[in-house]
Amino acid sequence: MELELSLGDSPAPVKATIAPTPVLIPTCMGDEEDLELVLGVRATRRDEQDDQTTCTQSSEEAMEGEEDETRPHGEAPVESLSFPLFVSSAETGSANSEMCTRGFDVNTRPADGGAEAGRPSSPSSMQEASTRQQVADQEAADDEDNGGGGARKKLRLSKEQSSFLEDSFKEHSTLTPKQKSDLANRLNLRPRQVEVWFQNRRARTKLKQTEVDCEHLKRCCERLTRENRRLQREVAELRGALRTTTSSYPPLYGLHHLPAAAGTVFRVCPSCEHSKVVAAAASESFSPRVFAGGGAPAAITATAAVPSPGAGSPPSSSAALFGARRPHFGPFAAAVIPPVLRRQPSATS
DNA sequence: TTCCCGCCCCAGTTACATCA
DNA sequence: TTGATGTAACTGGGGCGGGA
Repeated sequence: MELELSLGDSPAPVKATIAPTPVLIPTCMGDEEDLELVLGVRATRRDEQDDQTTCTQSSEEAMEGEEDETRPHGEAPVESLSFPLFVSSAETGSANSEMCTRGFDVNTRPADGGAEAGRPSSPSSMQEASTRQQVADQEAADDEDNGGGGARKKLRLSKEQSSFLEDSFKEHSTLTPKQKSDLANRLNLRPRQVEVWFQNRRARTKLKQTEVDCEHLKRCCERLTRENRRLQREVAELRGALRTTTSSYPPLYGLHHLPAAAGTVFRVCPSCEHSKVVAAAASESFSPRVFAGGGAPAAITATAAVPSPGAGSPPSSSAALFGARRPHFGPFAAAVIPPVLRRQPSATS
């Protein structure tokens, strides 16, 4: 299964297959916080249509839906729902009763069926066109009955309708025409209502995911800020320690600006004067021979001999330091950091 | 290949119902 | 009564597929 998370601003619809079951995105916040979110946005719509009905079938279903309009509202109870089969008859037994108690006849598919119910994807006959015209006329008449002033009614879906739509959304975040018509028939809603519900549901899911992502980024930012402050404190401490030790040790070129970790070895390239920090064995300890002068390896001598950066001028050249012969000790020379400069293992890390 | 049409989705918005 | 909130419904723009 594939899922491509989009936070919007996607220039083009992102195709992605969707898990048949709710996808749980463990958004780790770092603080033992596991957020659970059902995702289903941008599931492949057209890919799912490979097994859907043809346009002719859709038309037939539309016609069938129009036939359904003639039946009383109670003849398509929620009990007859079979998709997505999450709602048992017992659970939905109160659907109609709640409809009655809430008095939301407005939620049931109107007798005209609405224009959406009869909107075939490919009109194929004059009879169908005629039917659609009748539907449109009836809807227009109903609009006038509703006040005609353009005041749209706010329909509230019943608990059972919403839960069934939710279950369907978990199965498929997008609808094929067949699924839409099936849901509309079984929930006694207009296909347009089902379509709008899924659109709004996808928008809500996306909004929630955006909020979760924003919170995650905020926590990451706070964590990085704390880490940055801690590292800056360490740098300040190391610089202070370095200043206190420069009186007893010759200055190490390039070390004043570098925090040293435990067991760290600075390798200084004598030619380009670039320093490089490499990890050294933890057991490696400060060796007095580094600054002891006689007997010290040439590389260490050269490193210790370079002036401090505060002097404003890097070592003039190896030739100046060693005469005409440039000492050969490889591309980099190693200087072991004295123990006093070594950074203590951080308690936080 | 191009154009047109129908369909669908999305982002944004509006308007209504509900609740504190 | 009123403001906040949730959400159904609408609008406009754009992408995609199919047919002429």
